[in-house]
Amino acid sequence: MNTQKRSGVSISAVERDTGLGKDTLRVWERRYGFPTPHRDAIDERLYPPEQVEHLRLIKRLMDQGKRPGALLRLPVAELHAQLAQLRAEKNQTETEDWVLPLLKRHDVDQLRHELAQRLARDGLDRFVTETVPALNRLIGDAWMNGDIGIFEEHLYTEVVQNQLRSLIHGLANRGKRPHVLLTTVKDEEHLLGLLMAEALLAANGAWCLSLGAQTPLVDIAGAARGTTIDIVALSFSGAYTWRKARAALIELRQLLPEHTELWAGGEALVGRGKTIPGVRTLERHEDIGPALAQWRATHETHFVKMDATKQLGETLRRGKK
Amino acid sequence: MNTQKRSGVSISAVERDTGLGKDTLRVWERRYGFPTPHRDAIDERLYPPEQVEHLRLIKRLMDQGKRPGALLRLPVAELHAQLAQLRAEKNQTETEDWVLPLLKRHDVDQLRHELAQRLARDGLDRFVTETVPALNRLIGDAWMNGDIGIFEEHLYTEVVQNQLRSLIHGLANRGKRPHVLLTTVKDEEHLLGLLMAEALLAANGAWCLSLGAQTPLVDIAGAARGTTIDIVALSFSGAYTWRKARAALIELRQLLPEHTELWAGGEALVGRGKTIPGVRTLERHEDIGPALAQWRATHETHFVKMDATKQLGETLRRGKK
DNA sequence: GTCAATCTTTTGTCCTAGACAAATTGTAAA
DNA sequence: TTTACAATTTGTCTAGGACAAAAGATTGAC
Repeated sequence: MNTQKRSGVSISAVERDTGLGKDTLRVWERRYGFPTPHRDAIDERLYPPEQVEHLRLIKRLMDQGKRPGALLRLPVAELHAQLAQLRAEKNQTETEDWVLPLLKRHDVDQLRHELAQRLARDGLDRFVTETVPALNRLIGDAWMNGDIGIFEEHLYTEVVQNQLRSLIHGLANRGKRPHVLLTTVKDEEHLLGLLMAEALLAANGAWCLSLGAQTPLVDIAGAARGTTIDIVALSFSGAYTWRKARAALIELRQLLPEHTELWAGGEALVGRGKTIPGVRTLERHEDIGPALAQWRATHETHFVKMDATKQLGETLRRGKK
Repeated sequence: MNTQKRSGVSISAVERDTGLGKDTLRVWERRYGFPTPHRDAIDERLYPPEQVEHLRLIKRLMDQGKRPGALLRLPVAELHAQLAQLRAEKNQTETEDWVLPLLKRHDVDQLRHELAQRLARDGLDRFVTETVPALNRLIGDAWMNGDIGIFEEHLYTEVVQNQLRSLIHGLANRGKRPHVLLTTVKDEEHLLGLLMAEALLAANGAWCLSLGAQTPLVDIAGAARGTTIDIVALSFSGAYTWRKARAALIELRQLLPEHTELWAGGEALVGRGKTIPGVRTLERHEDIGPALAQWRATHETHFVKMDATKQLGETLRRGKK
């Protein structure tokens, strides 16, 4: 009965957990000889946990720009070494080490308190552009190393999200321009990046409208069409591939009215030098402020020029909202 | 070259837009003869827009419980008729008809204002148990009816969720008992029900800890094990089937420590007379208050009497279910 | 030396058609 | 009415092969 009753997870579970497509997993197995899942009674792939972990490691490095062909021949130890080196290059001596003990102790109240304190001390801008990303990396690393479980990760996400939400709540810029529509596309359920963007936009005086996660493309376009939305902003986490993000952005760009700008940010987009026509890629959080300023500059002259013409009425109507 | 240069979208775009998997799309084509995408130069499927629309229609009816086999043989007109009929069956005279015009006008600020006003007028309890559910039904019907799009639905959800979150934020019951862990299981991404429950629990003096959506079962159990959690509360939306919910609850019950209670609520659970051993099913929001009171009563005596006889405590625990 | 154009390798996604289990529905017996 | 079993429906998995888009390497012009 238990002759090598090795357990494992299905290919769809691995796709969900690692962000690597089913096709990709199969083709890697064929080409590189890894992963090597065993099979269940009906010959379907069963990935042992350590291989899933291995795959996650590879994905992590790919997200940093490495290419799979080389990574797949390397042993786990070497992958860890590469990650360590990357971390060293970035030379981010993480000072936020207070968070892990609190998380492990499940001390939510204290966690909330500490976050609030840091927010008050550093100000919103620095909190969102530095503190939270630093914490995210810390948590990500800790999870990868097995220091914390999914429970602690959920917990952290929930607490930070709440902090950001209440922050945003106090920043409603009724009627101010530009009007920004925020959301994520299908299969992208990470809200944290979106909330961080929303906080920064709101802090810079934009009027934000968040649709939450996973709005279908046609509906985003429909929303932009019927409303006073100036900018559509999308967030892509590291779980999303650059290819997919690119495809979605190109398609959405075609669906959107020409006067609506399309901004995109998130881990999936950093590092590529490439630009997508008609899409503004914001690689770092710090870019949001300047981008907004630039939008305002462009559209101020636009408004001025229009003053002479009959479009003034429309401008006023839109501006009032 | 341009003999019928009909354009269309790729199979992955259709997957993203409709929520139907690639495999499913291909197997439908094979089995039922629909959809019938034409092919591009390299023989890949290109779906014309009207077929994508047709597919979305089918998906909508499937979400209402219809099965694909029948729907795929029906013409578009008939699908529309079915949607209309479903809407007619649900025909409830709702009094909250102020919300639809606001939504259609995308007047978010006014929507927020009206909600806040109703909350102040009716009080938290009535707001959560009556107003919000009534609005939910209204929105659901309007969506099925085609009166509003997914955009408006997201918008509504987002605004109400924000309202609830800021409400909960002001109700932190540090350290009070019971400690309730709230979350949803895998494949259940609707947060609204969870937030409504959290608001009511917090209003009744419970200390709540929300993990957001889709926590794996083992991690829920792990969380309950290492902490002071008294009750694990799960929410199942109407999109979830009763069978799946039941299976998940039974499995989770086995994973949880015996002294941790398991509560479950949501549309997926109402109407069935069935009970699940070891699980407290809360069919209506109004049940939350009494359930909490009962927990407190039991555990007060429990604490007192436990000193006398160990066995009594266990008897109480078991007898309650 | 720098930049652009071209060739080569890498890599992800799509293709076909068959198979099977999980979920649902239909039917018969208790 | 419920319970048990059989029939259907339905989604997801399998196999290699194929090809274009992206990335890396090489060449040529200035």
